[in-house]
Amino acid sequence: MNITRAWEILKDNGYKKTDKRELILNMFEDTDKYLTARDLLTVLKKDFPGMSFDTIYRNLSTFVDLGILEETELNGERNFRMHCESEHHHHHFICMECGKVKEISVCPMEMIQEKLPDCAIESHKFEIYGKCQNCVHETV
Amino acid sequence: MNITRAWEILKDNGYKKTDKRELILNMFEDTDKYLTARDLLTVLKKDFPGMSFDTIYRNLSTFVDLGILEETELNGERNFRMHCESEHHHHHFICMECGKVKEISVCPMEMIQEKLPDCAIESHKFEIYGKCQNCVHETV
DNA sequence: ATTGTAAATCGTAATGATTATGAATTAGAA
DNA sequence: TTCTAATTCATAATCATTACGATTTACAAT
Repeated sequence: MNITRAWEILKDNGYKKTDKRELILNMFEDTDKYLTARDLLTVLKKDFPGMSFDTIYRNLSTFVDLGILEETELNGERNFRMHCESEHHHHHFICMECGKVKEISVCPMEMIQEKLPDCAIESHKFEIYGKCQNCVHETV
Repeated sequence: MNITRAWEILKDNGYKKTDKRELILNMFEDTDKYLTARDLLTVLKKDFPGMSFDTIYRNLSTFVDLGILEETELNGERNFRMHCESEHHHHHFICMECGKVKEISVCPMEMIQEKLPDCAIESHKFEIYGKCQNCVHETV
């Protein structure tokens, strides 16, 4: 997902273009990591001291609802990142050191459905945590 | 994991036998669902009005540390259940209706490691959510 | 059985993330 | 330029979790 597409979606759904939304979206464009509301607040407060909790949280939820961002829960906190472009279903490897994310195309769900013949599977979470190439070589 | 084994582990690690711990463990013995701290508190407060937050949370953490309970995060809350007996690695299907849990022996991690040759995989979360046999037939 | 002491509990307060509210401001259309 | 709904600001409320000091309790040693 790129910024241009994000604004299209917002406009199509009747959302206005504001400088706060622009700041938030820019932070996600610049990185492929998951960010928390606190991450955003800490950075954006420097340039925009008036930035409030409400603005961050409300917009993050809006962006997720519109499919601009995707979220996952890590250590009890909501984490956000740009929604992946890939049209095919996939999962993520998340580096716990630097926060970078890699797409993994393997998904075990076909195998799983036949193991649970009478269950209605509604969703699943499959995430792998560890250290990426760069971080695994660092001397901590 | 049964209660007897749980007490053994506690004793071996120098923890005392208290009526509060007994109440908590009994609640887990009676069910195969994940329970939150609030679930425990709500039930136990009836018979034991003095039961405090601290007691519940501290003991839950102790039990997890000792491998008596296992936990996962659902909807931003810590959920606990008896640690599975199964000695082999497995994952869970969790019914979002009644909370029951099924073991799933399939694990896709062997496939995954070769897709991430230079990464140090430290852990993974693979959970499937939906409705179990019983709940899928209920008219909501 | 009694006592001593570390562990556990109680009652409550603090913390941290998230959500909600009401007044003031602003984007964008008329 | 003006109007109005959307957005933001500032702050408070909520919810889960963790922490603290005083009191109580389990249990081992006497």
